[in-house]
Amino acid sequence: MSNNAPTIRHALNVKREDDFAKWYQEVITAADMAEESGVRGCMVIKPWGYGIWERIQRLLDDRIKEAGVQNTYFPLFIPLKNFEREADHVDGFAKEMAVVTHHRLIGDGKGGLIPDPEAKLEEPLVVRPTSETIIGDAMARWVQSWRNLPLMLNQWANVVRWEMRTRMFLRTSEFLWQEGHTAHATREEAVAETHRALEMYRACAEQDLALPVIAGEKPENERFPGADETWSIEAMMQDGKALQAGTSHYLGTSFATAAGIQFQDREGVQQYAHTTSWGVSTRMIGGVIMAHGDDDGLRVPPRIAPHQIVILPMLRDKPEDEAVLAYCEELYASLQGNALGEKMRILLDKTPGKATAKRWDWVRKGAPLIVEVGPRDMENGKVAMLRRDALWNADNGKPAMNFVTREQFAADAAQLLEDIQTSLFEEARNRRDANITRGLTDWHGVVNFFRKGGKYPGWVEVQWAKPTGAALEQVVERLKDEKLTFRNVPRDAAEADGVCVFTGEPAVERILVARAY
RNA sequence: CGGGAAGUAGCGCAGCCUGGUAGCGCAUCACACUGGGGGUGUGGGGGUCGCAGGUUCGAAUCCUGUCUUCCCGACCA
Repeated sequence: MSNNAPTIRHALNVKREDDFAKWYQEVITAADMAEESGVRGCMVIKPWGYGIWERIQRLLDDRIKEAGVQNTYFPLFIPLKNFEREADHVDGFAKEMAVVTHHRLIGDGKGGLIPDPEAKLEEPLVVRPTSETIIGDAMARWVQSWRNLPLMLNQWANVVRWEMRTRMFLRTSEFLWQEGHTAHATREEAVAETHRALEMYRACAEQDLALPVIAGEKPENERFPGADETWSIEAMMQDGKALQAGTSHYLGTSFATAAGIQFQDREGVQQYAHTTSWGVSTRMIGGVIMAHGDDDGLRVPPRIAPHQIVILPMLRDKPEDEAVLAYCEELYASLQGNALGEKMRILLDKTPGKATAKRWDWVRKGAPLIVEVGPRDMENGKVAMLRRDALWNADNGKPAMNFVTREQFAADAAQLLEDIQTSLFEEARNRRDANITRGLTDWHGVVNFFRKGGKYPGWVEVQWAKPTGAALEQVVERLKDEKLTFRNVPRDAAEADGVCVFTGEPAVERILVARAY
């Protein structure tokens, strides 16, 4: 009768539009992904959060190996002097490194423990913030001839950066990541590898995480300490802010010079290698939350969901339970095919508890397909199925249950998962595309756009003259006053054809400006 | 690291000003009633009040220090 939308009782207590930061925290708690550890800036990653990370790891690791990169493991501790060799690198990391200075504790006489002054290390050890320097050392030993190149290594590791302000998954003192390090004979090969890694990240983000990204080069002021070129993939969150979701650096010969990575070329001439490094971290999970989450919790893209289909038998502690369970077991057995190129991951959740309560737990966790089976479903040969990406029936404000036969569900399941993967990606891509503004031609227009752009203004793509040095710093300061940052120069942006919004000079390229995490 | 706020049961909070031995909601457990969708009732369990020191006959409460978290900055591959 009326046009009033029915009231939906959402599974979270906080809505995105009311308090995005609080909502983000709530999703992590409600989806049981991670919790604070009591150690400053460090989190405990719980099974559901870690399961998502394991999926990302596996899919990305396959891509890394496909490119001929080999996995290794280097030490957590790096001698302090390694950092002193590359000046820019020192400047970049010195302020945020954890340092080990002692190797033994003794009692303080009051029941406590203190570092034993007698056990002070001759040379302090740094807990790695990244491993360029120690891997560079190894490369210097391993590379002698042009025949040893390219040398392409990767490691899955934890690193520590003593950040002033932390947020779970987005910026933690300790985080998990993958760092690729390669050495090449020529600049061309190293730059090509930098771009290969960047495109690998784009594919991983878009195909696996359903996270649309813009791949491009960072301006000089945003470069990795010591790098000649830094490239990134940037994702848009639902509040319009940008999240750098992966980086790839062309390091030139500066790290090779610092570490002594030299080889004899075909003519017998000693040359420095050209190196690259590239990484993505558990931060990507923060991106998945802020790109795909909704007011009912997380929505995990099927490709990275630890469980893609969760079967919830409606058990009542009665004799009929056995038959319902058997019916679910048969359903489980009939779902052993492939989806998205892999065996489907199904959980038959037999844990005690009411199916409805468990349903909301799985909604908050974001399992892509939730299937409920009760005695009447069994009698009718059916199942009740919920798509997490289309949870609500807008007409009655209730969960949008689909009742289909068990056989039909088994036949459709793989396609449904692929549809969900696609729909999450398209929803995020459409939102991103709708929130990138182009055509602002002067600084005043940019400032106004962000000041008056409402709650979530999104990004702007502007043309600029690419100033360097002090001139760039001035521009960066102007951005900073508006809480804005440069994101990157998109690889596939149009050619510049106007004037620089900062200086009015002829523009040379287009660059993204946004608020960022 | 600067400014602000906070830490009391798994989660969310009250109590603190005015010191007297700990409470509410949700969750949890047991039982009963329910039974096509976040059910109801009754009863129970769970807290050295972040930690350390101090004042006091007595501290969740007052004082000092410290750790942690959140918000706003600064910082930040």
